[in-house]
Amino acid sequence: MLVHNGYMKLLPVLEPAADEACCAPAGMPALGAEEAKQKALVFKALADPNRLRLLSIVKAEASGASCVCDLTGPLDLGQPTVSHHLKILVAAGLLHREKRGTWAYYSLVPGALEKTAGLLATL
Amino acid sequence: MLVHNGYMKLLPVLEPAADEACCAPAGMPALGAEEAKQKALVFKALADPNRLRLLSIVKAEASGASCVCDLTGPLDLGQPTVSHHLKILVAAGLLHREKRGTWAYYSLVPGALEKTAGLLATL
DNA sequence: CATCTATATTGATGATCGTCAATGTTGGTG
DNA sequence: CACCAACATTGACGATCATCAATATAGATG
Repeated sequence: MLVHNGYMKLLPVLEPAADEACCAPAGMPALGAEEAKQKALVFKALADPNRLRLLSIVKAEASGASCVCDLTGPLDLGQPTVSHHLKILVAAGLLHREKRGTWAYYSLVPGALEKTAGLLATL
Repeated sequence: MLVHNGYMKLLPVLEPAADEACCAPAGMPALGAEEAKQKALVFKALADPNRLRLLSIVKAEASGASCVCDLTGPLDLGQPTVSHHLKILVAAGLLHREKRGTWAYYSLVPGALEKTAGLLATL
């Protein structure tokens, strides 16, 4: 195995010779495959404009909870589509669902956004 | 009994019928469509396990920069696929690309991860 | 009971995505 | 010049996704 890190960061194109310079040993990937898959799930839930807007509306709601009909109007989407997005956000652990009578109320899971932000720090 | 919106923020106004129930706001979307689309682009770049691992490896590199061949090994992916992922991360403003000789070095854009974490706080 | 209302589920469809094999491009070297 | 190595781009293919129309469920009401 040949190593090249930790040394060449300052010198530009010197590297006079001989051995190939690049490509470290390919040791551990620093972030496990399974761990990465898990974290990607949360970001996947955030990777849609309409879901971000849903989160935003729920977060802005003073009462802390919004029913589906509160969310169907502002977005230009049908009700089944909104329900679908909400399900994804709940599965990602970002929203909490509570059924009260005929209505379903969605609220932010406390600390979920902060925890998600933390995922970036501990990459 | 439907207790619904609590006491509905003391909405004044005309409201023709006795129809109470849900769905009050329907006004501002709290997060603009265009803004949401922009933010979603960044999260979309993070919504793949292999891209997260790429970021992790680049971040862990002591020199601060990794060439493509450093990244092709640890992940179980072909070189064109890695190049493709790197391009997406660069387009999202997360990675910076610098060509030195034959090699291409990728490094974290300073503050990019923190800024992304901030997107969640200002939803 | 029958009915209305709020929400969830299903099925289908067009779009986007992740991946690879093949090829193109660029820079270094003999 | 010819050749090779590192990386990028293209094109194709299967998988996943976002969306809607239609339908189903479940609670409230008459």
